[in-house]
Amino acid sequence: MARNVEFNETLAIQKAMEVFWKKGYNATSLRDLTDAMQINSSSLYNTIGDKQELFVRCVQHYTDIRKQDWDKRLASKRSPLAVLVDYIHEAVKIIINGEDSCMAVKSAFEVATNDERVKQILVADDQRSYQFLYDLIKNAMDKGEIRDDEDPALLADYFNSTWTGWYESYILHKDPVKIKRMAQYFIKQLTK
Amino acid sequence: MARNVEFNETLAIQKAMEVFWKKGYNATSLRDLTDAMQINSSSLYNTIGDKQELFVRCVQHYTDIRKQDWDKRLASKRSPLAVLVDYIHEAVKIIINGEDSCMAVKSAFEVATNDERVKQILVADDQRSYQFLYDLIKNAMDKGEIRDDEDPALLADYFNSTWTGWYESYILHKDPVKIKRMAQYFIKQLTK
DNA sequence: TCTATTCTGAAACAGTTGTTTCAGAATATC
DNA sequence: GATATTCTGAAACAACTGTTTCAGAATAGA
Repeated sequence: MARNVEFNETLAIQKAMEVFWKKGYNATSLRDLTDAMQINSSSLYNTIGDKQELFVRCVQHYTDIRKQDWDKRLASKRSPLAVLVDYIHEAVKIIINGEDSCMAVKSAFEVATNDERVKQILVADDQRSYQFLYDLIKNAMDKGEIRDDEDPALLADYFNSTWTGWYESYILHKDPVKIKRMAQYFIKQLTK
Repeated sequence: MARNVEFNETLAIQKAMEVFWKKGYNATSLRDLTDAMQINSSSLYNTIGDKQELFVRCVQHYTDIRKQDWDKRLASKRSPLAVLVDYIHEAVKIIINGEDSCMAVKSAFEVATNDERVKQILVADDQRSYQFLYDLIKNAMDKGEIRDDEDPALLADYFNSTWTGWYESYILHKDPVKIKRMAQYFIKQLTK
């Protein structure tokens, strides 16, 4: 009966996400967004909604990508400890080489306190991150790869919150060695 | 020869700091600030400067207060380990009972990447925090209060970045038990 | 091809932003 | 008390904010 939407919504969300990621929610203007997305604001409001709604979609998109990564790693046939150590090393790489910090962390501090929907998305993301760590730690314990004299739930919780501080440290000091040494200590705690 | 400034600058900075702390830099408007400070914007621009300058002064003020606390604790005559454990417990209390997260952490993620002066203030603050932890850990090791098979500099670095994640966790889950359990594990790592 | 429906672009919206202006009130020094 | 200087309050500033409007372009189904 009528015309179809002209732009690729997924691609537009991706572009918007990159801007929000870099600048944060409040420092990003609607013009910044429509420029990056290459669409008119009328199209944006017609299809996705207002700035808040767009941000929610972007955070959701960001956490969806993370989930895919965790699922892929959990499906690996390598030993739990190997997967865990590999994951830590890749996390360090991302912190050191990434242009911007983790969008989930930034959004937790800037937006989650004011926007319940964003908060819920981040809570779900954090729980998946926890579960990923818990599964690996628990399996590694059961296989005797790491010591099992500590509650795996506690370790997963503790480690899960550890990354955040590494991001802050790297923003302030831009010192890759610092991050690498902390990661090494992290691994050592598990294995020894 | 002429009139003096009418308002109490320290008090005004304190009030501005509270607003920035709660809302963040970008979400705070000049009106929000002048309302809280109870001064006219002309007075603000005459004495302190623009929004950025005011924010710099507020972050400086925030970190000054922290420095005072560390100095006081370091001057204590109690054992290093007792001071450290006490500090951790108070940090947990602040996370759990505080209305807002740490302003230094929030500002690191929101502002430090764009404002070199803010970044430098936070770097200095972080180094003092590190030094505080290092001194206590080193002294505790020398006194045989804690094991000394680990590099105190590494431990100080690691623990220094740990708090940040606790703030994020509390924003998302509002779970005091989670934070307390992590703090307990933290202390256990040192002492056992 | 016609047409009913939907999408798009450009412009406009009112409200807010950070900042400046300036007349007049206030006062430290003489 | 006079006066030269400085501070304050209210208003105004242009630029920008997020959002809406609407005429016309586009097209899926008849």
